[in-house]
Amino acid sequence: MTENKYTERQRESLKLWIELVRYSGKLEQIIDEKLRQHHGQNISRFDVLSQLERERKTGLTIGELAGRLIASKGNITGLLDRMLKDALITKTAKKDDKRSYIINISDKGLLIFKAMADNNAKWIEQSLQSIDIDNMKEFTKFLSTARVSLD
Amino acid sequence: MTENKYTERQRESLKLWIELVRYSGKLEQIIDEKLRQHHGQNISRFDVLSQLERERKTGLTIGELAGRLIASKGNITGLLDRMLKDALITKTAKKDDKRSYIINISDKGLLIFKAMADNNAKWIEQSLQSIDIDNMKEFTKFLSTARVSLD
DNA sequence: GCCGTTTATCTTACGTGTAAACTATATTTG
DNA sequence: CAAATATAGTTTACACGTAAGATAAACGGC
Repeated sequence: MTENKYTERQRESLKLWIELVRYSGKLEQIIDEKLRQHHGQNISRFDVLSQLERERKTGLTIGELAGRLIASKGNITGLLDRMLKDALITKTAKKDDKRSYIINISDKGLLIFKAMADNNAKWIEQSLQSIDIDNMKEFTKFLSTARVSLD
Repeated sequence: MTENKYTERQRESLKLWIELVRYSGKLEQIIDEKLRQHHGQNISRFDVLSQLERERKTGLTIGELAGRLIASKGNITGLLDRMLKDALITKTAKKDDKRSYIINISDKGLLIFKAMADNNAKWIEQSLQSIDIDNMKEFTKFLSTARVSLD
């Protein structure tokens, strides 16, 4: 009764893929909903703020930011506009290159980001509470090496 | 030099989460792009077709479909409209409930779906080629149990 | 310095996601 | 049975994703 259409390796690959998509999708949904409810922000904004916080002394140009987020440039314009309207970031013309802008996290953004990050750590921990810590380490390592070989 | 702000468990949870998001995001992007290039379809449509193919004898109502895709009802209307325009599916009024519609996969949709599924199996296999098959089985099991405890 | 090319960002058009309000039909309940 | 409520699907408004083309500034070769 074994399906013969695909090889065993293909079947196992598909199974892993499906579980991976389902699990990470569900996890993302949980975190996104929590961020919305508690902070009125979503994962994209959290991602932007976390990159900006890391470089809060110098800021980042829009292009640099786009590169780190693996998002397209066209999209980021609108996202930053909305975040600017909410005063989470600042946008200043770059002196030595008139095409460019420097994006910085604002004081308000920093405050919100820190609260989000702390809560996020708790929520993630809760969501992964069923997993043994050694399994976690093993799986993390596994994923990071697997990801490198995707390129 | 160890960061004291978060517990070890929190730090490991965050690491795993980040790797999970990055890896599955990248994988999804790869598959989505391949589906677009080779079949002019994307993952959402592939997902819809795969659910409809499974029930190709009876079809599914829009609500049932929405439930399986974990997508909101509002969104599915437009998606199905576009797929209907491309003749991948059919939509017929349900006899015993005038509010409902039955969605079926069309012959054309079935053909395209099968080609997509075959290619998808190959692409996934390729993407996961660096992973040992025993590790694959182990992680599949790990993910499916972890997912259950998310609810 | 001028001209063609590259770069940084924006704009536009569109597909897809959510939430909330709306319409039409079914069902439940007094 | 009539009124209240629930359900199926659509519509609307908006956030966010991509791709392609436009614009302005910077760069590089001559």
